[in-house]
Amino acid sequence: MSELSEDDRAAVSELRGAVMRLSRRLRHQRVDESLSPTEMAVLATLARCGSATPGELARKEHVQPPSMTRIVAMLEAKGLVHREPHPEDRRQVVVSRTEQADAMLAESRVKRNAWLAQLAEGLTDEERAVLREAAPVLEKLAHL
Amino acid sequence: MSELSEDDRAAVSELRGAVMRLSRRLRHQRVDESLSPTEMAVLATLARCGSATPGELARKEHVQPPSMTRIVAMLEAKGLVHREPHPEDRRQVVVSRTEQADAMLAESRVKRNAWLAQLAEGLTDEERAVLREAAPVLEKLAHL
DNA sequence: ACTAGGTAATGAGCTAAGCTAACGAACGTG
DNA sequence: CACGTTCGTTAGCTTAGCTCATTACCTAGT
Repeated sequence: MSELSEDDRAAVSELRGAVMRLSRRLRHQRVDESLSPTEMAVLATLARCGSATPGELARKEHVQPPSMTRIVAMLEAKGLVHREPHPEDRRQVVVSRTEQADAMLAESRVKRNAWLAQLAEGLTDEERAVLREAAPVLEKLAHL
Repeated sequence: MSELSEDDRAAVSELRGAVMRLSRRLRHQRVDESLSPTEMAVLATLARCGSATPGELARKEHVQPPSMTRIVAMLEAKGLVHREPHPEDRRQVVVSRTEQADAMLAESRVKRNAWLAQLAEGLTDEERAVLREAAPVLEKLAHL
């Protein structure tokens, strides 16, 4: 809420570059071969929220509604998600995950941990502590 | 170095989601309309290093060489970069930025600061401090 | 009750930005 | 001096988002 320091500007500039590069690597080194990072993110959101409409998901993932329609269609085709009409508003659709999705999320968590263990070997304990603190802040930033 | 704690796993999982969403927003809310984030990043790298070959740039940006060829071609077409034969190895090409690129970088820094000021209003001083610390770590992570 | 306007999801078509495979020119080494 | 290697590039493909247009449905005003 106060003025940005010169350090802040430099840091966020660095942040910008790092986030772009890191996202490219994450996109490439995906944990589960058959699922795009965004599809994965949608499943994670559904794991947090239980169920949601495509519009809500689009807003949460910062994607346009038509894109979310495609993503949900993909997930449904893969049997990971399940669409049913909204009880009160028949325009809307309620998306929720299947048991297969839960199994997939659990399995993928195992794989991801293996990959993370390997990646985190290059960081010191202090650096990991920094990231642990930074994660929620980045989350907040992404939703601002 | 040491074993990953449960907190670490949760944090990096959160990190993954945040980085993906944030990168999407960065890609969209670009500071300079006519330049993609990656082109911007290449110019920034050239600002740090002075000049480099396409191969070096590709490695630094974690992009395949053909992609870098396209990016450099774009930048050259826009008059922001300038290719000349390597003095000793005639296979290689040396890429360096033009005065126009320097002007553009300066101008874009102003715009970016305005955008950042607005974005950072939603964060507390503590959160900004966390990000300031986290930026170099993410940079390191991106290059691991 | 009916119509006007707004909102949700979707369909169609486009674009951006990466990738791989294949190639030609230039280098260095047995 | 010929052979494999490295560098940049070309060609063509894929993915994952976007916009614009459409359809179905809800809601408020008359």
